[in-house]
Amino acid sequence: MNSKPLLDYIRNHINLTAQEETLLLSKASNRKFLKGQFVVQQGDVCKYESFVVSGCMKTFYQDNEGHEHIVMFAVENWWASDFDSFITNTPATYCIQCLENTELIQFTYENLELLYREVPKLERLFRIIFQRALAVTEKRIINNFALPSKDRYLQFRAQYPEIDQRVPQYMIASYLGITKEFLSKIRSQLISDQR
Amino acid sequence: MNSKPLLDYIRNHINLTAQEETLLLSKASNRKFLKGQFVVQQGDVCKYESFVVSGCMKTFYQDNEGHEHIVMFAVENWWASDFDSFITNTPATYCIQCLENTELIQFTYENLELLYREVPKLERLFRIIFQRALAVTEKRIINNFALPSKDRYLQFRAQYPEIDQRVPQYMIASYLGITKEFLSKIRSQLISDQR
DNA sequence: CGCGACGTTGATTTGCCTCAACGATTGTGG
DNA sequence: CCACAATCGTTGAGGCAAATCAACGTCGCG
Repeated sequence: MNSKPLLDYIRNHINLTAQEETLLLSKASNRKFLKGQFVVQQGDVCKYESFVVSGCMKTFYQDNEGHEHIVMFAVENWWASDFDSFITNTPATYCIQCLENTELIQFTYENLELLYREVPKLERLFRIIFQRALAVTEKRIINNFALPSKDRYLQFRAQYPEIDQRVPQYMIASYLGITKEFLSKIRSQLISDQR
Repeated sequence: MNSKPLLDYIRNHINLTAQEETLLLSKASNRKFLKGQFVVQQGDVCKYESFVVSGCMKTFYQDNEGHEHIVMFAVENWWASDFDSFITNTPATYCIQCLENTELIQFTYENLELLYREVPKLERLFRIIFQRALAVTEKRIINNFALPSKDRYLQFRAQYPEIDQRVPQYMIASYLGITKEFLSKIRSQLISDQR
């Protein structure tokens, strides 16, 4: 298992002893997925909190008309899970699917709770992660209301240039809450603006 | 200071010893605000994480055209803060304003960090709070994309009936991301549907 | 080569916004 | 105790951003 990315990531936030790191890794499992495979299926219980070692995934909701709504992308050093399903052990409302071949390090609920008990600093790590994610997500709601689609797209590109390169346009449109056709029109307008 | 609501709230999530509860309260401060007063002003640093003992507040963003976009309401037993400002000690992007006379229990960053160190269980408490809030906020984004305004309003009313009663309609419209005029039209349509 | 996945472009429609005018209710000072 | 101003909600006319639908272009790949 290539655990270096995870340990580096954690070291950016908290300091673990060698024993604690060993314990952490002993409670983690490693899994590789091919492009297109599902890590979580809508309706199943989400059994893991997953750290992306390499690759890229999307978390999305499929509505009654079968339309996909992308909640988030997860690339290297991001966490992904249907948290609600994960905590409450209920069927997931989201799907998580790999957009590339992807390697994950995963934690079950039981192992994570055990780790929280043994290494309270991890509670801190995730407190910080969730706190930040909440701030970002709240801002996204406000931007969706306050900014026109064009501006949101520009902001997305500025904030996540790698993701803009890596994933198909129609998925970015979905993340922004607009149709692929409209994003295409925005882009062609941006090109003509440039002149 | 009426600390019972806070202690009850905390007891629902974790168990503190009497000493820990005493320490917690010794690091908290109590403040009362009148209807209309600002707890946080856009541009100032948000110095506190606030627990609502009684009353009601709104957190909102004011855009360049001066329009308000409501991020959340906070009634009894809710937390409110501009978390990003609070953690990073930078100017707040949101305002928090009282919609009624409101009593708060507040924690500064320094005191909260001290408490986290002394009582790691609190780290757990907030980890859980943020994790849940994140799940709710993500779902709100998806609903904004997937549901028409009418359905979002119905869902809001079902989820937060007390808030629907307590705050003016135009603020609910703002929370839902629509204009007050349009919400009014939705409501009159709902009444005629009923027949 | 031909098929599937992705992107583009145009015509039409629609959900919601803007603006403007008009109640209804509340509260407050003369 | 009334007058009058805020504050909040309603209604209607007109407009626009973005959706829908449909057709077509392009590239990579089995």
